[in-house]
Amino acid sequence: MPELPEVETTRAGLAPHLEGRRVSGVVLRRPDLRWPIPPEVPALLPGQRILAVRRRAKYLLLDTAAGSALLHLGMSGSLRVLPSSTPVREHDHVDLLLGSRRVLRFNDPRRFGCLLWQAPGEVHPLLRGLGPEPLSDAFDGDYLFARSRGRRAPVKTFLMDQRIVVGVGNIYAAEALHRAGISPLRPAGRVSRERYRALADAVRAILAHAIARGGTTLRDFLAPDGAPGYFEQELSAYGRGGEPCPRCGRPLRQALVGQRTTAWCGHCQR
DNA sequence: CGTATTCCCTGCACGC
DNA sequence: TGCGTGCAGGGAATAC
Repeated sequence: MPELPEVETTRAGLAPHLEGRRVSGVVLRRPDLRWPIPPEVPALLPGQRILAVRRRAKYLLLDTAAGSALLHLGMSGSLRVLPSSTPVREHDHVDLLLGSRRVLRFNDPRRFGCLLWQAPGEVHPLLRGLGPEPLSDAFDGDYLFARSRGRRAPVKTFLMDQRIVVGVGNIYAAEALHRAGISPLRPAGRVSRERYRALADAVRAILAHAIARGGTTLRDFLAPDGAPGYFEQELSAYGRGGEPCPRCGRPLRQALVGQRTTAWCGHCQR
């Protein structure tokens, strides 16, 4: 499932194939993704040169002079640059044709993803109000401390709120809290500045590490499939309820926090 | 405004 | 073997 590191990996993998290339056509096989694909995509994109491939939060932007294609992979989406002759498979919803030899193909079984349009000089409503990038200078413990004052929601819910910081989903929230020794249940407003510094450092370290590992799958980006393998092996808390805590050996607890399954160590995380 | 809940969708792991 | 059930996930929409 694409988390921020996978989206960043996708961006880095696509950029050399797309930047400078002209979109020669658009094929819509299933326009009803999470939202309908707006008419601007087939109307304005053909003939445009892709100037840059950018990422904001978990969104990808393909910039052209006429506007930007805005893509989200949802939780099951994938983007691949393939030879034009590649047979269409189930859930291949959209193709951006890149001349006669290559195609950018969007596959998304669950259709939680989207393909939208952002006019030049505008910021799409979905991108307004987003918090800072977790790997930028704007994100640190002092920032989290300031934003959390007076909040009673669990710190895990707070950390997963994209208005606070983008790109931290259920997996990385659980991992970062375990690493920082903070209980996911603790009200966000009752975490000290010092501990928020540890949490911000943990978020940053885990995401940077995952991106570095995702980078290893860049090479076979054109291959039929390259599922990133860093996931299961290196996780300390996520999905490990009942298993021993990697730090103290006591069994990890598991419960719903903000409607999300959450595992944590009742001893190491306070 | 902050918080809690529901829903979207499909594939897969279950248990019977 | 085949069926039904429940869960997973990001995040918008809705309801307080």
